[in-house]
Amino acid sequence: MENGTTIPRPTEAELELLQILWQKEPATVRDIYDALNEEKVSGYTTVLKLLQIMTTKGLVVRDEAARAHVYRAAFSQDTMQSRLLSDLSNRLFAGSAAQLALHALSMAPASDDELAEIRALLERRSSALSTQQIGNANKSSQKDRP
Amino acid sequence: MENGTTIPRPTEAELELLQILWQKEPATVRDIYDALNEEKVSGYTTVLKLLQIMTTKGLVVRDEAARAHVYRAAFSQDTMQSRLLSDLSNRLFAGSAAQLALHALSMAPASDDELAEIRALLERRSSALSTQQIGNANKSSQKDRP
DNA sequence: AAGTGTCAACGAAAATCTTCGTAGTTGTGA
DNA sequence: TCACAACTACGAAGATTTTCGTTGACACTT
Repeated sequence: MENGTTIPRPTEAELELLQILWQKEPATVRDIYDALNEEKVSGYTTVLKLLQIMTTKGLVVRDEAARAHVYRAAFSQDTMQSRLLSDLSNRLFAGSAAQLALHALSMAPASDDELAEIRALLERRSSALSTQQIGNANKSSQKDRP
Repeated sequence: MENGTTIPRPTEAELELLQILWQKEPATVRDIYDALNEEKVSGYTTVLKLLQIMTTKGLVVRDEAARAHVYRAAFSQDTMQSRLLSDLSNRLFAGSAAQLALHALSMAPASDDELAEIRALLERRSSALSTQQIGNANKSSQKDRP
C-alpha cells in the first residue's frame, strides 16, 4: 500500500484497546484483558489476537523479553487524536478542521477552564497568522515509536 | 440491535455517497454514479447496491414513484457531523467535545472568517452559560427524515 | 521431575463491508 | 409493435474485521 510514515487507522475494537493502553501503559495482555472486561465481556484470546494484529499494523509496540509480552501504544494519544481528527475533517468537513472545531464547539458543554483555554489558543493564533504551517500534526513534544 | 432513535454510523463508502447526496440532493442512482466517477472509478451496480443497503439502514430515503428511484439523505450533513463528532469525542476524547474542539483548533489552518466565527460563538457561549443545554445536537432548523 | 496454570501462536469461523455480474422490468423511439 | 436503452433486484464473491477454540511452550510449585 501507500504505507511508510502513515499512521494506520485503528478499527473500532483496536481503538478501545488503545484507550486502555494509553492509561495503563505498559501493559501485558492480561492487564489489558482485565481492564477491558470491566466495561464489556471479551475473551482473553480475542484481546491477544487483536494486539498481535495491531503489532503487525504498527499500532502497538511489543517487548518480548519477558514471558508475558509487554505492550505499548506506538503513537501517543495526542498524535492519534490529530490523525483521526484530520481524517474526519477530510471526509465530512471538506478538509476544514476549523469548521470541524466550530461544530464541535457548538455542541460542547464546555467548562470554564476549557473555554478559557480555547480563548487563549485563539489569541495566540490571531497574532501568529503568518505563512508558517501552524498545525501541530507533528508536535515534537510527543514520544511516538514508529 | 439497539436501534430506534439512533443514527446508524455510515461506513467509509457510504459516507462518500452521502457527501454527494448532500450536494446534489435529490438524486437518482445515475446522478450519484456520475458524480462519484468524477473522483474515482466505480461500477453502477456498486453504487446502487450501496444505496439499497443504506436505505435499509435508514441512512437514505427513497422515492420509488418514478421508475428511476430518487434518493435523499435521511439526515442533514449538519446532523451527521454532530453525530460522528460526538462519536469520536466519546471514543478518543473521553467524551469531551471541548477537548476535541481545542485539538482541532490547534491543528487547523483557519481563515480569518472562521476565526471570527469561532470568536463570536465563544462570546455567545460565555454569556449564556446557564443550565440550558446549549448545544445544537438537534438544531430544529434541520430537515431530517428519520 | 511431574503437575498445574499462564501465555503466545495459529487457524478458523462468523460477521460485516465492498464490489460487481446477471437477470428481469419498464419506458421510449423507430 | 419491436427493439433498445436505462433501471432495479438478486445473488454472490472477495476483502476485512471480530471473535474464539485449540495447541504447544514455558515457568513455578511441590
